[in-house]
Amino acid sequence: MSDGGPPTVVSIAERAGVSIASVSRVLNGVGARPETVRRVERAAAELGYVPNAVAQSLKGGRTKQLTFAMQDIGNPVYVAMVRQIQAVARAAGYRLLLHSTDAVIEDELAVVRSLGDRTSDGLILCPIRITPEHVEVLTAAAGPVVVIGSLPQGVPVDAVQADSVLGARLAVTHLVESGRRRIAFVNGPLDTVPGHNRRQGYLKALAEGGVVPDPSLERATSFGLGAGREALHDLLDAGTAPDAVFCANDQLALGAAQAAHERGLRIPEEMAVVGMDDSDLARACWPPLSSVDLGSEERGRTAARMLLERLSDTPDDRQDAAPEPGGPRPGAARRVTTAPRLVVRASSAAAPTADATAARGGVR
Amino acid sequence: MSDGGPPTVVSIAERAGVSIASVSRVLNGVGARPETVRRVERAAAELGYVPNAVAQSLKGGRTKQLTFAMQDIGNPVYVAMVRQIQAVARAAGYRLLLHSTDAVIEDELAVVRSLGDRTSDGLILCPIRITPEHVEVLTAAAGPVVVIGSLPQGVPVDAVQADSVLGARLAVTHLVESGRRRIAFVNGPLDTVPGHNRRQGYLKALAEGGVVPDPSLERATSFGLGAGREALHDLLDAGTAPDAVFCANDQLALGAAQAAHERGLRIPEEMAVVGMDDSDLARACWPPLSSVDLGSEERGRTAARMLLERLSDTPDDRQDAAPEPGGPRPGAARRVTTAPRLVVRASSAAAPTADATAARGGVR
DNA sequence: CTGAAAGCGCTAACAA
DNA sequence: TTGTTAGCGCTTTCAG
Repeated sequence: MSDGGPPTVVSIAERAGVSIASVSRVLNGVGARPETVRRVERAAAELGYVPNAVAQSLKGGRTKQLTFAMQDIGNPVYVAMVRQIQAVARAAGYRLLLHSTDAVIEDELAVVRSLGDRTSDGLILCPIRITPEHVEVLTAAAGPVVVIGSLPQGVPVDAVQADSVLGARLAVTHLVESGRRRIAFVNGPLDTVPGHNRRQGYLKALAEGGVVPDPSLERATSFGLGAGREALHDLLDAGTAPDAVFCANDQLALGAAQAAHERGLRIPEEMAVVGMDDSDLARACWPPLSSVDLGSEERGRTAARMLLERLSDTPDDRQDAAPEPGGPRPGAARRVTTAPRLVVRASSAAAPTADATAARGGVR
Repeated sequence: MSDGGPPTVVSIAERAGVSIASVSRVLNGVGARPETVRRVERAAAELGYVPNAVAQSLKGGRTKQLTFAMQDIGNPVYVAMVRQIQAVARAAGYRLLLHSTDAVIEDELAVVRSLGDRTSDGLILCPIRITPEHVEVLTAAAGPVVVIGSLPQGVPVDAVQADSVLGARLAVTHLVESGRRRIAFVNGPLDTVPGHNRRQGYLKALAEGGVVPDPSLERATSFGLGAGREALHDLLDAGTAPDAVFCANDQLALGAAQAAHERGLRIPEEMAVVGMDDSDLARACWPPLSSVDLGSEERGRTAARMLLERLSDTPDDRQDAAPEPGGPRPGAARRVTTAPRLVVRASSAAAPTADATAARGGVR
């Protein structure tokens, strides 16, 4: 009997009157007599056969699935990455598995470990912090991993990172050069890699521009949307009188811009605003937000490609003399850095000295 | 020999000096002698064993994976859904597979068909159009599907839909009641379900408010960001002199708001703007955008829950007298509709007759 | 309580 | 060219 569940090679073989091996061959385009091909294809079509990918995976050792793990898909930066990764993956015949870790360290580690369950062939991980455990787990990963973010030298894992020090420097230098002097900095948590680096860039640019840094102009909170608004209100309430605010990402910048609007401050005349990431938000808001493109899309694309390369480097079997299971044995770990690019828009266009004589700031 | 690849039940069995059956039992918490448990657990730990999920799936017939397919993860509405779905899925021990179909019909259909490859246990599909092929494919789906969107009565598939007719009506009624009379409508494509329905709501609200509809105030383009800006510029260039614009989603609305700003029109005094979806964008921009919450998050959550219910209804085997393979046999297809909710913010707060005497529109 | 063995659906030797 | 058969790693009878 054949029925009782979805069609399989067996049902097709019965119906076509051939062996399951012939079915498999025909289905995989291996040589067969035309007559056999015809009968198998016919039977498969009639039965509405779809190969069981799980069985194929068990046999082949590859699932044709990739995993992308980040903290929160709500952040536009990750959305941009997901898009690129998904595009690259699908073009190579891979599906994409998504993991939101909510920045819970334990979840991040679990995702790396879960490479061992062979559910996906490789992992793109976007951690916001790198702990010693991260290094440990990444080093022992059961399959190829590409990290989007900074990684210490020793770790034998590919990484694609943004140069956010330079990025922040570009933004702040731009503000200094357009005559701003009291440049506030609304940052995310300082104990994160991006938080730390962006601050370095900020300070460096101030130094280069001959502006004495004023600690009271700095705020470190979270990377979320509401934080920017609160931070700028706080800065204004504290009487720090900034004439510009540089924010560690676009979400913070939009929040800051809102606060400025609420205080009746004109952007950019009385308050210039510059964000980071150059997400869709920057283009969509008013006035359009100057921002530093840190190459989120490029990093996503590159990470996906690097991962696929690793996967094709590992032919099929893993029983040869590999010192450790999985991992990027062939060739040392690569470190790629994408170049930041400042995008100046209306939110920082005008010079502050013009003192409000400028028109409505129309752009069209 | 045991080595040559990742640890398996066999390697553990060898090391612990028991049979693979005992290993499996211990690992699954089935009864065993304390001594056996100890030895197996020790061996597993020493080997760093992680069960092969693919093999488990092949055996059990379930992958513990769910698929979510929408057109473009770049749209904030889908991001909101993904978040909810992911949360519900992970809580139930399921992983989430993501598919961007780019609104290509053929891809959408392929995703439904690919349920047959047993890669995921169920599918949440967010189609923007329903063609006869959709109906056909959905009816013959190899596993449970929940559609987010409208579905004809006959189709034996669960669906969670928004009441966008009512939603649009709420928005436009709000504009009429605040004294607007020349209410433009920037819509997406008319041959999509959302496009069609939102227009119905728009027209209905006008009729109820005693406003004669002016076809020259309508624009149907795409749902993308740039389209809204162009559409409003176009409306203004055409001399249609709208005093408000209702947009079929927030992205369009932000575009329209930009155009208004570019023309030096004050929002809301000279031009009220209302969007739809109440995405993060609405809260993030300036002035904050009035919008209709169509319950994207709720729909995502509900869809995920319904799918999980279907999955638990199907015990484990599928060889009983099911007329068709898979599909929602137990219990008829359900149709759930989420209620829309108008969120009034600054972009439509002031009355038009006040004629610009209002302050800067500060909110704080 | 434990071990031997069957089998999930598929691919790939190996023979014929 | 085709069929037979042996697994991929796991769970689950079925005996012992």
